[in-house]
Amino acid sequence: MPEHYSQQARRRLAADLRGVCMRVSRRARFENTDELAPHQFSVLAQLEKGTRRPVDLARAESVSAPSMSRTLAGLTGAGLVERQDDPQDGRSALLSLTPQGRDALRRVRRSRDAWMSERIADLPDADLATLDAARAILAEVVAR
Amino acid sequence: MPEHYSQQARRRLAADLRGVCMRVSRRARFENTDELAPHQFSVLAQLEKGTRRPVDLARAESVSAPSMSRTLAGLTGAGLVERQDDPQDGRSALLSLTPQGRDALRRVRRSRDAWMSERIADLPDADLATLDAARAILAEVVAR
DNA sequence: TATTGTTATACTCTATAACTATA
DNA sequence: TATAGTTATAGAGTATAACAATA
Repeated sequence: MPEHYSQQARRRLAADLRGVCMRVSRRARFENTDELAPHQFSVLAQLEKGTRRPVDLARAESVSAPSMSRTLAGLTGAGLVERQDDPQDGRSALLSLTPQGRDALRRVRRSRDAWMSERIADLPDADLATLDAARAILAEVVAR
Repeated sequence: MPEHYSQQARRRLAADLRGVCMRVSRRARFENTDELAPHQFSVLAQLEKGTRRPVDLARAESVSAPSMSRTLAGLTGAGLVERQDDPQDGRSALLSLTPQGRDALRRVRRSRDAWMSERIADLPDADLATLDAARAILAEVVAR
């Protein structure tokens, strides 16, 4: 590990770090693919933060309003999401997670976490400390 | 950072680490989405390793033979992939990257890397060293 | 007049089934 | 008989355009 990172070394580190994160992500995402489709998982994760309107969800997920409309129809039909009238705006609606929706989210996450846990199970404490520190740095960096 | 990681601490670390990797991946993937669709990018990345038959690509990408057939038709039509007869097997074909295919891969990667570079640009050398060490550990861990 | 949401329609990626050609 | 690949067809997710209802 160099003591000082040149511009070029930073670029190489960025590329390698991105690559390994994407490989981790790809592998983890392959766990429990039957439970929820990716776009469904994303919407449920948004609703976990609190009640949202369809237009909010469409913007947060970068999809069109009609696409979100269909996705929400599927999720409410499956009993994972609940729909209420918006008391503030007669055109709109408020979506929220049902207990089944929460359970589905939890099951998918548990599968992905189990995969990651197995990966790091045999690492020495020193490596875990390094990963722990990196996790904190990355969390800051991605939050920007 | 704890000196010893309990079973529970390992599970929590695994979950948090997975989460941050998936966030990094998600953000990086959003760069340059117009250049190549995800399934196209994946196939080009496979072909970067060398010439492949359609059946090999379908297996590697976990898609059906007809799906790969369509994807390859699109890529050859766009001039990103080249098709040759397989001298070993008259039923099959050999696909390889064209220079344009290589360029497309490079452009997408460059966009993603640029995003990551910007994220870590202002970090002190100590943080970069931590990320560097974590990158090496994760690369080992994912390769298994 | 702008915003929210849905319906109508079409395009793409995915799949399975059926078919041709070769091993 | 099994394998490689394509074509036919259908289902799901996405989009834009057009529409209804409300702000």
